[in-house]
Amino acid sequence: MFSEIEARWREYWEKTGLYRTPDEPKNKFYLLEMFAYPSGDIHLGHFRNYTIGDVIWRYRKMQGYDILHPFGWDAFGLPAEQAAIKHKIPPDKWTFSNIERSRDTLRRLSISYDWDREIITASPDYYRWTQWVFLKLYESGLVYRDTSFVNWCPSCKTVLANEQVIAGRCWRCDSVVEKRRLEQWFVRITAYAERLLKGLDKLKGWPENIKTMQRNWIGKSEGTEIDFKIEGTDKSFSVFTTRPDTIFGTTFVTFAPEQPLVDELLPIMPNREEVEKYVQQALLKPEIERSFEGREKDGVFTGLYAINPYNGERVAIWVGDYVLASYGTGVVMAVPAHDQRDFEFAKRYGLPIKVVINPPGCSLDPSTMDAAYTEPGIMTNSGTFDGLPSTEGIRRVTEYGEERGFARSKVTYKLRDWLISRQRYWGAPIPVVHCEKCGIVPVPEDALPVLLPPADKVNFAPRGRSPLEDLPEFMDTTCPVCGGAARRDPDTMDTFVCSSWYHLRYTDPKNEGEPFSKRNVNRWMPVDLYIGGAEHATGHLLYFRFITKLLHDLGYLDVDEPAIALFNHGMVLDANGAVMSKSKGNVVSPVELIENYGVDVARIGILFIAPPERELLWSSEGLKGASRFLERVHNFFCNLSGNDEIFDFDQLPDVDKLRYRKLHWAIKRVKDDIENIQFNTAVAAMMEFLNTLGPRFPDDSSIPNYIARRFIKLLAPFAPHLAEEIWHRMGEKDSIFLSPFPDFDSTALVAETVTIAIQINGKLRATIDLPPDSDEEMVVSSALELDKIRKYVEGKRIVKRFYVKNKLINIVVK
RNA sequence: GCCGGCGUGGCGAAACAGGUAGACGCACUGGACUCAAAAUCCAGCGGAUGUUAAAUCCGUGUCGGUUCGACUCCGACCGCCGGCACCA
Repeated sequence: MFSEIEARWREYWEKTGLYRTPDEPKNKFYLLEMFAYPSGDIHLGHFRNYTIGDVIWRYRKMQGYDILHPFGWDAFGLPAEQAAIKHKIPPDKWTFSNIERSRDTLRRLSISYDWDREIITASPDYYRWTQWVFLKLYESGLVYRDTSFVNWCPSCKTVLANEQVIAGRCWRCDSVVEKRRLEQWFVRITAYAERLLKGLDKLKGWPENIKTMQRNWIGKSEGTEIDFKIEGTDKSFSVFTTRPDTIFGTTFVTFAPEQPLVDELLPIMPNREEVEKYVQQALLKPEIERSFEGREKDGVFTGLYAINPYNGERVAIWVGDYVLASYGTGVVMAVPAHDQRDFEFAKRYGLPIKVVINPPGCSLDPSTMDAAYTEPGIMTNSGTFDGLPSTEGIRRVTEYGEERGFARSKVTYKLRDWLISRQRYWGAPIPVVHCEKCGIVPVPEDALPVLLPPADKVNFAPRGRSPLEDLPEFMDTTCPVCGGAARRDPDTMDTFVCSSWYHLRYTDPKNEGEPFSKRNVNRWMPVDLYIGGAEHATGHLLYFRFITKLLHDLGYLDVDEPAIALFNHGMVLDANGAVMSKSKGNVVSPVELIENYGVDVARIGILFIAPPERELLWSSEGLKGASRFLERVHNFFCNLSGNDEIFDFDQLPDVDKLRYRKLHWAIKRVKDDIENIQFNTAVAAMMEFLNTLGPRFPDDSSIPNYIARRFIKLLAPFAPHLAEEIWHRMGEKDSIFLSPFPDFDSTALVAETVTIAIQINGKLRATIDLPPDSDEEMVVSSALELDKIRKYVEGKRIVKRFYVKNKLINIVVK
């Protein structure tokens, strides 16, 4: 029944350019939903996400905002290559046909995107500027090549960033991630660690849990770095510790197997062979196995000793794979008495345990300890520091070492640099060339884009190196500096680079001379509301903030945080709470919903079933309610016509006074709920209002048009097609979204009577209707007139009374 | 283990600056309309006791506490979900 209505208005809105972004915004609002990876078609999770955004757009539009509401496609990525391998479809064909299909679906859903601003990260006019972002990073000294142990997915046959390793497994295919020593491109996001951390405090509109996740991910830790000399050599190393107060308890030090010094020291190690064997073995173990907590810690003694600079003691140097190479210095001072990991290690290998912190009022005996004592206490066995509280010792020990030049305060972060190269075809090529004479040379800006070669010559079968490497027509080039023969970089960029700046491109999507003009970017940025899933908390949302800060620092835009407010919608699961996936066969397509029920019903259904931030167990049962509601709305209002009645409230008949009040009460609730993104209760408020009108629109009303026009506007953000239809049947010529959202009459919210609860000793015994703001005496005396109240009070003494105006009275009797 | 979040009818959920628990909807039950069904409309719908009534008692994961009054605040615990996970 609604399909004809929906088609009419969908076309009308597109034809009249309702969604077009104003060129000169006066009252700007940048509304952004995370763009989509085009894998097949839009699914129910997308539908929920984009419907939430669409409600906001329609509401803000009716409030007169000038809105930028763009959409695009995160179009590079591995699945396109997998499709190429599996189905012999080229990645570009696969991707672009998915985009066609998904865009078509979004249009059928009438989501209010300005399609003139669509961007596709896999198109050369976009990735040209992704390469430009790379060059800016390069020029800023934030890109470097490094040979180190990196995350390697054996199934995708490519390296991964830390953020793409979920509990030791690949984010895409769930394979256990391995370590490989490779030369790769890194972006120094760690240079922005402090600012990324501090910036979170400004983001008042971000959910606390996302900010906490980012804080933990950045993992700032303040401590001390202490230098140790290696006995019998001129070499030294540093350790990082947050507990310098325990330095006198150091009985050995442990190196991570990957620590570069281990290799260097091998030739002089008395236990060289054992160490070599151990290191080799450790490197073979996947991270997930090594990092399993509770696993017995193992290691090997090198035969070398280091000198504790604080007391000159010799401490054994061990290598152990419980030490992380990539955190701190890759070496720890082991204080078994006061660190649980060191304690376990010492117990296993019979290493000495020396107590240097005693709990207040008692002293520990190493021989009877069955766990490390990690709490603060009083320093002991620590030379001149004895008797000092350990919390103060932290500062004093550091100062002592600083004065003597072998220690310093140090801040360490868990955040690692961002590994951005990928050994894949379907991504933005890294714009550098390797020249034998000149080394690494960035491609000049005016030579961008470095285009991907056509897919027809490419062998996509993963072989652990980029497919581009085997294409001489791509690889062979000339050096931009010396003009001699050179080779291109065969790797492509992590797709998170593409999505780290797309919000900026939307402000100026067709600019051919620059990624975006200053004028346009500053006109729209920052994003006023960013909507998406929480799964991007420590990936995309971190890169997105980082690149915005970088481009701000380089003067390309004014703001240094991309989005002032963030909303995370919940996931859509099936009725049993399982994730919808093709392999489980439980996927519900929005297309099937709109074909069976219509867009408006599907929207109301998905918005009403659960609050937007919560996860949603999908069941089409709930759609019946939505469908009945909209049909009632249609039947109520489809035959009304005409303009607002002019009336004097006091002259209205009582029934209409009541309807007037209820209407304004509904307006207030819907308005408040939209602003708080609580669409489920907004829909409930509209249903409730409709219920108060009765089974059909009351024919005794003297203000039918007044009611109808306002109610329809309340409904418009939620069921736009139906609202537009009724609006036009009421004789309007322009879109309902060009008309203002109704304001509520606050005087109408004051009811003629209020229901007051009467409690005796805190238990509800009766209710009574009284005029609003009645005083306490009046309420009590009216209450005592009631038989059911009198029976509780008779023969007793009223000890106390608590009166909450217009709500309740509690009479305490004894 | 640490950090978040959440536990409310048969189901999805409302209400929390402490103040009538269960709005709104689904399902269900009864009734009206109908030859009948569907649709629609009306009524009921947390549990227990109860002469189907009146009424009373119990109820927001569990156990305690604060309070005239607790789903809401505090303490301990149990369960589920998400994030981090040997970070020195």
